[in-house]
Amino acid sequence: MIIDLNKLLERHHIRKTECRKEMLAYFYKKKYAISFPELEKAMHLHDRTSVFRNLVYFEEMGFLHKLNDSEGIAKYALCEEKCFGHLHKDEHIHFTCTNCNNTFCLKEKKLPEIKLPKGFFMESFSIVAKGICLGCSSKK
Amino acid sequence: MIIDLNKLLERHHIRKTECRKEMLAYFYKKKYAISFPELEKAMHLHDRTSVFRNLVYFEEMGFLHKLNDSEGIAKYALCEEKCFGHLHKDEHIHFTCTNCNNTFCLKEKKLPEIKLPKGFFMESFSIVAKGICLGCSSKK
DNA sequence: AATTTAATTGCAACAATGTTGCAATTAAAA
DNA sequence: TTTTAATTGCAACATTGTTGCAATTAAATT
Repeated sequence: MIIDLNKLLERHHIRKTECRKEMLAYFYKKKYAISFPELEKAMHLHDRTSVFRNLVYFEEMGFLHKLNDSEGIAKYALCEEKCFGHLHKDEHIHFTCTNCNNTFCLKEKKLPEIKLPKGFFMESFSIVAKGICLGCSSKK
Repeated sequence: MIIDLNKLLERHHIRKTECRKEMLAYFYKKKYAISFPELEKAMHLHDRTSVFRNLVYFEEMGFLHKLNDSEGIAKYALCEEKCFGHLHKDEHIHFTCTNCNNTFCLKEKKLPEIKLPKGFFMESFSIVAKGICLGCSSKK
């Protein structure tokens, strides 16, 4: 799958800076959710402040969603098509692999129904599982 | 419900220091999960390092379990009876209230069954919901 | 009750993560 | 090419989490 990052930025009227293009390219290349420290190291040519601000900006624009992996580490992952603006529709389980330490969005499965006790009113919820991922379990 | 903290510490052969007694008393008083910053401020007579080390220690001893609230903030909550050592059996939903910002353990409800795609093997999972809690919804 | 000893504390120092203000730079509109 | 508004990089800082170590203290031992 080849995605034209220039088009993506243009469509949303976002300035195509080197920093942003590099960041998005990194997200499209990796198949897992990226932590700030990892991205910071990968974007060595750019200041960590700019990288961080763009993460937040991309999240607001609906390109990325923020999540916490099973260890509570904040990570960002590419959103699904149906997300726009801050109206995220990333309704899937996140899965952290205890072997490779990567966190994946499991879009294949529907979320279960969650029931709360009387008096509690739910706006949203998240599920983070941990264990061994497909990549690690298929390696001998 | 009155819990004899001295007995609790004795039973586990843990030294009854002022710091630890204050910390546990705070946990028994509050009905929600406590963040490190909150506890640090409440334990103003003791050094933050000691408070933090005891949090980790209590977690290892099976008194407290660590969780991340819906905003990813690390919090600690009292464990259920059946937890001992690091073999935590806190199988319940956590709920963060967007009004009072507190996080509760919802022990009343069973956890749903979680299904993963082929190739993913689950060791554990957590569910964090957010919305309005019982306390806030019952106030007009 | 005094002594011993091993656990615990407080302090200092630090690492990692997240955030702000602002002047200089740059993308893209005019 | 010029203008201008967004973006960047820098410095500085706040918060959260962590380590080493000497001083202190709980409780076991005499």
